[in-house]
Amino acid sequence: MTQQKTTKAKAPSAQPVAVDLTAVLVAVADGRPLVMTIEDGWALPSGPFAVEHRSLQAGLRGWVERQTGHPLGYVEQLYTFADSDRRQGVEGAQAISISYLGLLQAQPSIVPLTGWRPWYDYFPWEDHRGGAPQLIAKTIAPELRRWAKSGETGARWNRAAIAFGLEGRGWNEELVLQRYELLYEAQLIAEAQQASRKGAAELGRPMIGDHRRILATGIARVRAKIKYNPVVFELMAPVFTMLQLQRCVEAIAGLDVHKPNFRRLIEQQQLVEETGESVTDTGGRPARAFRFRAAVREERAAAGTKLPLARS
Amino acid sequence: MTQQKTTKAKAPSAQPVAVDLTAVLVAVADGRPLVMTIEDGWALPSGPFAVEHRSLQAGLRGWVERQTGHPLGYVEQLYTFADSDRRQGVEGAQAISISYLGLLQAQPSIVPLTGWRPWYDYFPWEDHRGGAPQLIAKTIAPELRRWAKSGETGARWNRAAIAFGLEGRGWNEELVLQRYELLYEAQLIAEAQQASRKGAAELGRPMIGDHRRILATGIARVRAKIKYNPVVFELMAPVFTMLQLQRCVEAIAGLDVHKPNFRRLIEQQQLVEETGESVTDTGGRPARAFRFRAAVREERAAAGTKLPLARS
DNA sequence: CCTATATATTCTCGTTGTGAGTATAAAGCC
DNA sequence: GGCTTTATACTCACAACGAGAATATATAGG
Repeated sequence: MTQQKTTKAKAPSAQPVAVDLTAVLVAVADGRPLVMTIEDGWALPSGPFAVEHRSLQAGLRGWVERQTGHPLGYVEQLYTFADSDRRQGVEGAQAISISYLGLLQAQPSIVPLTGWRPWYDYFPWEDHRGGAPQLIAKTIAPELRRWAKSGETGARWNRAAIAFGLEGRGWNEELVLQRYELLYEAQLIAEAQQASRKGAAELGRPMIGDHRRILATGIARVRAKIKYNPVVFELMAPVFTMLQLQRCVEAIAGLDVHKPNFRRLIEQQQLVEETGESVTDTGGRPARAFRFRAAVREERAAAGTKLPLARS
Repeated sequence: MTQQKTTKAKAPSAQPVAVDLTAVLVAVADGRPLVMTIEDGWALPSGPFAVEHRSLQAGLRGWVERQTGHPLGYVEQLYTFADSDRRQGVEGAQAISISYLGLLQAQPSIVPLTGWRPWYDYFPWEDHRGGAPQLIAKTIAPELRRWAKSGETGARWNRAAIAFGLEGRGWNEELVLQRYELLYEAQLIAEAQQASRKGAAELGRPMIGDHRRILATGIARVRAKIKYNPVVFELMAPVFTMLQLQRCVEAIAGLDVHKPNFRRLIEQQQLVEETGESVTDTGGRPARAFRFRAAVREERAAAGTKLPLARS
C-alpha cells in the first residue's frame, strides 16, 4: 500500500477536467432513420456534467429534456473520448465527452432549430437499401484509391476495400465508424481540415466538432445491437404490422431483408403476439396487427435475439 | 444558436470533475485466466487523468507502466461511470472512472504487492469448466431465493434464474456483470454494505470501491469479444498448439469446448498456419505447432471470427 | 517387441439454421 | 369476375454445428 502511494506521489496528480454529455437519439419514421439535432442540424444535444447531477445518465436526461423537450426512454452508454481537436488551446483545460445512445419513437419537435433529421443526410454512403449507393463507386472509391496510392504500402487500399466492400468483398453494415474515420483520414470530409478539396460537399452534411464521429459510433451500435437484442421495439409504436417492423429494421441496418424469412425469425423467437386486429393500409390483403411480448424483454435482454442480417 | 445558448445559460454550468483511468489487464497462464492487480490484490491499476496526458489511452498506458512495469499491447475502452459510492462526501467533488481492457501475455511481476491473480478468485461462480460450480447450487441459489421472496413480484427470482441458469435454463457465460450486480443487490457480496451476513466470505475476494464491478465488466467484454474477433491471439505466445489455444479460450469463457469442433472452426477460418514443427509435450502423439496468420488480423478485426461458444 | 495409455487428428452423421424462391390468401378497384 | 397488391404459408437445398467414433503417433512399462 505504502509502496503504491509513494509511486503515485511522483506521478501526475489529479486535475479537474471538463466533462460533456452528448446524446445520439434515434427514431424511425416512414422507413427513415432519424437523429435528434440542435442548432439547425449542426450539433447533437449535449451539455456539461455538473455537480447537481446525481449520475451521468441523470445529467444526460436533464440536458436532453431541456434542449429538446423529449423525455428519454431506453438509454445506453456509447463511448468516452478526449476532445483532442475541439478545445485545443483553451489553456490547460482538458475536456472529455461521454456519449450516450437513446432510442425513441419520433414525435414532432417544438423547440426551434431543434428536431429530427434523417441520419443518411450525414452518411449518404450508409444506405444500401436497393443496392449500394452510386456515391461509393463514383466518388468514394476513386478518391480513396488516389489517397491509397499516396501511401507507401498497400495497407491503405486494403483497409478501404474492407470498409467499403470494394473488389467483390461484401458490405458490412456495422463498420460505420471505420468508414467515417477512413474518409476523415483521407481528408475527404468537411470536418477534416483542408477539406475544401473536391468531393467533400457530396460526402454528407457536416457537424460541429466531433459530433459526426459520435453519430457514427451511435449508428454502428444500433446496427450491431438490433441483431441480438430486442431493442427494435423501443422504436416502434405499441401496435404494428410485420412489414412496419421489417421496414424499421431495414432503415436502421440500411439493408433490404427477405420478407418471409424475416417473419419466420420473428415468429420462431416468439418476440410478438397478435392483437387480434388487422390493419387495412396501403391496399392489398390486410395485415395482422402485432404487439411486442413484454415478457420477452427481460429474458432477451440477456439471452439475445436474432435478426436476419448476418454476414455474407 | 442564440436560442441554445440562452437555454444553456439557465442550466448547470461546466464544473471541473476528477477523472480516473482504470485498467483491467488480462492474461492466461497454464489454463488460468489472470488479472493484474495492485495493492496486494485489492485494486486494479489506476490513476488520475492529467493535463500532460495527450489522450485517455496514453494516460492509461502511463499509469499501467508506472504501476506494474508492463508495457501494454491491445487496449480497448470498457465503460465510464460516476463513482457513486466511492468518493461520497469529498465535498462537491464529482469523480468519474474511465475503464479500459488490455490483453497481454503473462510475465512475472517485479513490483511488490503487484501481480497477476486468477480472476476466478474474485468470481468463483464464473468457472464452469467441468460443470457448474457447487457454490451456485449450495449457496447462491438458496440465498437468492430467500432474497427474491422478500420482494413483491416474482421478478427478482426470474432475474436470478436467468442470470445463473437456474431451473433448467442454460448458463450464459456473458452475463458476468448482471450476476455480480444481482449478488450485490441481494447484499450477498462483501462490497455491499451490510455484508457481514452469512455467505459473503464464500462469494469471492472483494476489492476496493467498485473495482470488482469494473473487473466483471472486463470479463464480460473479453468473453463476448473472443467469439467474433480474433483477440485470443493477443493472449497467446507466438507459437502454440491447438490444445493450448483451446485451453486459453476455455479459460476465458469458463466453459469446456469440444476438441474436434474447435479445431474445425479454427482451421475453416484459416486463422492459423502451421510452423512445420511439432511439440512433444505431455506424452501422447506430438502436436503440430501453429502461428497466427498476421494477414487475418486486419481483415477479421472488421469481419469477425467464430468460436464454438454459442448459446444452447 | 508388444501392449497399454495418452494425446492428436480426421471422419461421419444427424439436426438445425438460413437464404432464396414459389405458392396461396384476402383485400380493393375496374 | 378478373386484375393488382400486399400478406402469409410452404418448400428446398445447403451450410453450420454439436456429438461421438475412428484412426494416428508418440511414451512408458513389461
